[in-house]
Amino acid sequence: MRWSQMFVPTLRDAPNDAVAASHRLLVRGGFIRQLHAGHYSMLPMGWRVHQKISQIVREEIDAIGGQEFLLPTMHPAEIWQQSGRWDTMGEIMFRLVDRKGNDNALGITHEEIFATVAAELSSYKQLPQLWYHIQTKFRDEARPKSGLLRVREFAMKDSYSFDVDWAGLDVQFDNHDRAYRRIFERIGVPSFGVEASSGAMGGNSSVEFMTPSDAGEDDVAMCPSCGYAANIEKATSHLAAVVDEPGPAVPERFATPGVRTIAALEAFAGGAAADRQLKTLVMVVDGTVTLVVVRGDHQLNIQKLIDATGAVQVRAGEPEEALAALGANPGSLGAVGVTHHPVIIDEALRGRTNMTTGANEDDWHLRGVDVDRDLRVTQWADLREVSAGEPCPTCQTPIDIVRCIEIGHIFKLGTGYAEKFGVTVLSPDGKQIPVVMGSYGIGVGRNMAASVEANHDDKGIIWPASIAPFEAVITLMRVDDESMAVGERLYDELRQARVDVLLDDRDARPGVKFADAELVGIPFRVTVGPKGLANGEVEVTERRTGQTTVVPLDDLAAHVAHLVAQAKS
RNA sequence: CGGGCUGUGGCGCAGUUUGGUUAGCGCGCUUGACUGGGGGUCAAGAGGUCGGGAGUUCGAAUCUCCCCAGCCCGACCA
Repeated sequence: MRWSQMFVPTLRDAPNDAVAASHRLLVRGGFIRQLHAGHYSMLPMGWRVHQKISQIVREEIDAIGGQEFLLPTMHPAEIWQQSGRWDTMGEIMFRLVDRKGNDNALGITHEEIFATVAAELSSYKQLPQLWYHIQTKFRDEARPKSGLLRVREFAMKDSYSFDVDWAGLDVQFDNHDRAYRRIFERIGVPSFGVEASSGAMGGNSSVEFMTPSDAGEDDVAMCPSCGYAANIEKATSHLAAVVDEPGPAVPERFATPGVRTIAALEAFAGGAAADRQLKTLVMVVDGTVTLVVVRGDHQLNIQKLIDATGAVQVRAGEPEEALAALGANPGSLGAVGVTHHPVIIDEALRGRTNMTTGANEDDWHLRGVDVDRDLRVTQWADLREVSAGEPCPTCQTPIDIVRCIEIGHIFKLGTGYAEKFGVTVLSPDGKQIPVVMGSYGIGVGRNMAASVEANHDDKGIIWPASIAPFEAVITLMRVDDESMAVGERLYDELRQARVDVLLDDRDARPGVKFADAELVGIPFRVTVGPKGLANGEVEVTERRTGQTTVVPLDDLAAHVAHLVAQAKS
C-alpha cells in the first residue's frame, strides 16, 4: 500500500471534546470517525487494526475448540420473551416494529439465539460444544463515552459452551480464562481477572478481565499483597470488630433539632459516632418501597442490592416516598418498628447494639437500638461498598481501589437458558438432561482502545506489532527517482518476507512523515534518504524506543522480518 | 434521567457581553516558486445555511422563545 493513495486523515489537533487518550489518538491518527454518539466509522487504518484483533481472538478461541458461526443481529421479540429478558433488559435493548407490526430487538448478546440453535443437540455424545461468532451488538447505553470505550454499536466475540455437566463447564470456563489471557497478552493489554457480579446475564459466577486505566469505568478492589481482586460491585473487606457499650432495655427517643445528616449527628451533643449509627435508605426495589440499612459510615453499593434481591429495577426513593412510607423526611429515618416494608440490612451490622438512628419523626432520633432486638429484618446481605485502605478479606493488607476498563467477561450460566429453550440431551442412561451452558464475551473495539490506552506516548500510538495497521513503513525522505526505486524494491522484498508494509511515498517534508508514522504507531520505520543511500544503507527505527540502526540495503528485508517476528512472538 | 458545558469552512479557535459594510485567524487543502533528515518559507486561491426553526428589528453569528446535537460529571450499564 502506498501512503499517497491511502485514506489516512491525520489531524494535528484532536477534536476538543475527546478526552480519553485512546479517543484522541484514534481520531487524530485517522483510525475512526464519529457518526453520532456511540457510533463510529472504522476508517481503513482502524479497520486493519480491528481485523487483526478479531483474527487473534478467532485463533485463540479456535485453539480451545471453538466453531465459528454468524447469527443474526435482529431478533424476534418472542425469543427474548421466552427467556424473560424482553422485560428485564429494559431500555438497553433497541427495539423496532416491522411492517407486519411485530416487535423485534437488535441483539445485545446472543444467549437466546445460540440456545435456539443448540436445541437441536440431542445426545450427550455430541458434547462438549463450543460455539462463537464475532458479531455486531447494539446496546442503547445511557451514556456512550470515551470514543471506542463505551459505544452503542460494536463488534463482540461471544462464545457459548454446552456441556453435559458442571465439570465440563468448569473445563470450558478455564479454557476461556486462559485463552482470554493469551489474547490480552497478544494485543498488548495488561490484564487480570476479578470476581464480578453477573448482573443481567444470570448464572452462578463470573470473572471479569480488567486493565488498569483512568479512562475506565469500573472500580476494582485489589490487594497488593495476596492478589485478591474483585469488582467493587462484589468486593468485601475484613472489618475491624466494633465493641458496643451496653445500652438501655428499650430505645430512647431524643430531640435532635435540625440534625439531618450522619455528620451532624456525630457532632451533636448526645449523638453518636458514624460507626455507631444506622443509616436507613429508602429504596424502590422493583416497585416495592424497601428500607436498606447500612452502618453510618458505610456506602450502599446498588449492584450488591440488586444481586441480593434479584431485582430488575432498583432506584433511590424520592423524599416524598420516604415521607409517605415512614412519616418523616430523609435525615430522620429509621427502621425500628417498621413492619410494613421489607428491611434489608448489611452484614456489617450483625449483633450490633446500642446504635443510634432516626426516629421517623423530623428532629427526633433513637439511641440504644439493638439491631436483633429492635429491627424486623427481612433479609441480611452484603451491601456496603468497600473503601481504599480497608483490610483485605483474605490477608488483611490494606486494599487499593483501582480504576479499570472491563475488557472481557466470562460467565458460568448453568442450565437456566437450556431449560427455557429446551436444550436437552439424552444422557448415557437414557434421561433427558438440560445442557450446562457458559458464555464468554470480549469486545473488539474496546480492546482496540484499551491497547491504545496502554501503548502510547506524547507522539502518538505505539501499536504492538501483532495488531498494528502495518508492521513497517518505508519513509522516503525524497521522492526522487532513485529514492522511489529503492523504496519500491524494499517494499517488494518486505512483502516477499511476509512483512505487512506501507510505503510512504508522499511528497511531503520529512518532519511531516516522521510525525505521521509516529502518530499512527507503526512499530518499525525504514528511512530511505540520500545520506544512507550514498553508502547503500537505510535506517531502521523502532517506534517504541526510538532506537535507530543502520542496515545495508541488501539485508533490510531479512532484518525487518526478523524484528517483526520477534516483536510478535 | 439529574447537573455542568459547547455548537461559527475538514480540525483547532476568535467574534456574541454592547446587533451595523463583504464573518476573521491558525492548521489542513489547491496552484506556483524556493526548499528538503523532525509538522519550512513566500505568493495566489478554493472552501462557511454561524446546529435547526420561529420571532424582535431598517438590520441578527450577536437579542428572545422553542427544538436538536455533541462532550464532561453523576445515576444507570451484558
